[in-house]
Amino acid sequence: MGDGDYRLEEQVGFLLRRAQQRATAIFTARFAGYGLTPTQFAALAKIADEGEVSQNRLGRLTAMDPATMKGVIDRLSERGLIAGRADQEDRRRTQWRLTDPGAALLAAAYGDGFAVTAEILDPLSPRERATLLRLLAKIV
Amino acid sequence: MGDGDYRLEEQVGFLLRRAQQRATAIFTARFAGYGLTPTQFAALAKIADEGEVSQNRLGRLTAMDPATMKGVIDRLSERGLIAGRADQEDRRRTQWRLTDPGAALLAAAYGDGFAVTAEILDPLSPRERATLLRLLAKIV
DNA sequence: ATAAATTCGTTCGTATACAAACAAATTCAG
DNA sequence: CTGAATTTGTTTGTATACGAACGAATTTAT
Repeated sequence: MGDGDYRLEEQVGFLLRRAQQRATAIFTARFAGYGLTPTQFAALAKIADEGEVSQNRLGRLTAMDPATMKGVIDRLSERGLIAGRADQEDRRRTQWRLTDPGAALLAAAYGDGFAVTAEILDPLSPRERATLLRLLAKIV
Repeated sequence: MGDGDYRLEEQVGFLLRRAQQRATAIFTARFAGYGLTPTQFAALAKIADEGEVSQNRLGRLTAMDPATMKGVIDRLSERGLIAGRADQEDRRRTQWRLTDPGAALLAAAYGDGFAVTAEILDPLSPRERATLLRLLAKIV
């Protein structure tokens, strides 16, 4: 295969990487006051959805592998936003839930979560936004 | 803002993160034999395009900040795939170029770069592929 | 010409991201 | 029922990713 043909800027992997960089930058700016990263916010939101959830299951729900999940859980736990309890039925598991401060922080932050999505999609028309979500869901 | 409304799976940021995870996994599998990461391959490809390029400029071309670029350059340099020389006109700069082994490795790898792109886009029709690239380029 | 601003590259710290190897607990299969 | 396979969570190591602060070199503005 020749060399002059490969245009980095047109490779979908490169575009995905850049798009995610912009998405993260927008999130970081909007969430600076909360001190939450995108993955931490995702974890909080999913714990809220589930009520109580084990670490590995939370990882599957938020697309984090166990090693990554551990770090995220540790930091949220150290900040007192979540709390864990040993599972009686399966002694390997820890079940995690939001603390009251965690629930309060999440409730305050949801609106900014929507704002982040809106800002990322701002360059697109409503129709294009729906198309992008549909195509991304297809290649995931 | 209520809580039941926020569906993580539909947020573009989350979809972008998952799409990039899949893209990286496909790249990693295909490039295992080369021992190159996506960013390392991007850096090699751009150095090849430019002939000779400074570290910060390469970072701009490949969407890496200076701190990230340093690590990538160091690893490629330690492997002998690139070589740097001090710039005479601007003594802050180092100009980087491919070594012969670097150029050979890159030449061998280009085809797999195309294959990675094809595999990432495999779930889409040709028309959808073009649309996705267009929309991603818009939100970058 | 010189002070101010910018650029280049480095370093430190924090946070994903994941491969690989592991122990402990649980589930599955014959 | 019991050995094999799987699951849960941990640890280590490597590689982005980027904010922040920094010194040195260069460019800009006055």
